[in-house]
Amino acid sequence: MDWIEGKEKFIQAWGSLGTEWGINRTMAQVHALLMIAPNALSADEIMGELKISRGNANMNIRALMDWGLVFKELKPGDRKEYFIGEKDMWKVVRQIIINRKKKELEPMLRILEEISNIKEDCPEAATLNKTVHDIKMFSSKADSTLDMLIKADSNWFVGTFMKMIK
Amino acid sequence: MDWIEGKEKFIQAWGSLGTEWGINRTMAQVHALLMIAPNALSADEIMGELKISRGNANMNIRALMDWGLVFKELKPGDRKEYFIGEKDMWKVVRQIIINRKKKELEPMLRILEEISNIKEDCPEAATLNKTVHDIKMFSSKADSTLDMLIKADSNWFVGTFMKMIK
DNA sequence: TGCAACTTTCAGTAAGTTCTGAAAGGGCAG
DNA sequence: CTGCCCTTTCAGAACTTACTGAAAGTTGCA
Repeated sequence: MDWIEGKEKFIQAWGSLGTEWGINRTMAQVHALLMIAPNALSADEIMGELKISRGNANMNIRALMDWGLVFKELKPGDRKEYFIGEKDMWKVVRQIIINRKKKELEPMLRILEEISNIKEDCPEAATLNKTVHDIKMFSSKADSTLDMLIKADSNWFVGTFMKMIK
Repeated sequence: MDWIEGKEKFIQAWGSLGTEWGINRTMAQVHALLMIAPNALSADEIMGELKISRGNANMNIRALMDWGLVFKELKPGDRKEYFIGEKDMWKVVRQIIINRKKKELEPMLRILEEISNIKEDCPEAATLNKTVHDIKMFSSKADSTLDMLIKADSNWFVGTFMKMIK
């Protein structure tokens, strides 16, 4: 396999993985392209590689910058903006965790908190209370586990986590 | 807050969480409803509660049974099928992990394997190789961590995992 | 075996999401 | 200040996904 074919497969794969995770296909593909590009690319280059419109490229690049996965790079004497992807996989994973946590776990915890003061005394209320309580337990554990991962550095992860598993 | 309002909020919340995770809204809502129902419900009851069509109810109930999160319950002398949700939150989490892992992580590992034998010698191939290698490392770690979680039981999780964190 | 009670399927429709392209915005060199 | 080059926005189009409801399928009782 030559690298062009590899690149295309990789972009495809990362795109479908994104879809499964509720991230839009194009955003994931732009991310894939920038991760494996040795140099910063311009909006036009990205549009060309992925065959997408200017508007689409722009929106997704900005979303990736919001996520902290892509950065602007300005070249002196060139008014174009270039974009470079975060290359450190640990940082990529961390940013993704941070963003998803904020978007999903935290709203969930807020709602569970609201629901958790039902004082009625019937089987329905009891089951609801128990379920809410259990989910709260799990999600706050997940929350702190993720906080820990976010703070940890890559070596810690590779070391401690692995030791625990085997 | 009375339990009817709580129930509705819970179903809503679980529904939107599902959406964020690439699970369709209705499937998540049926699941929510069955988790907090003290007794098994019939298809008609589910249709009524969630105001969805017979076909939609049927499809999503079966999807949940495939995921191992909902079970049929037959009542003697009644030809209707009743459905009961898994109530043990640890089992729910485990089933979700198993299903998502199968659907996402494993296909990804397969594709990475394919891409990882590019022998060219240029900066592009080098960056691609490094990225693929790093993702492979992360995802195989994630894979074994999840396997461990799947095998572990709830107490183990609560004990060991928590000790590790604090 | 016939029939009623229930479940499943699926074509067409609706809803939701993402993309395009043209127009507007912004800023810098001349 | 003007014109150019690039970026951003956004309304509508295209695409994708989910839902409905009616018809077909299944089951088991009389």
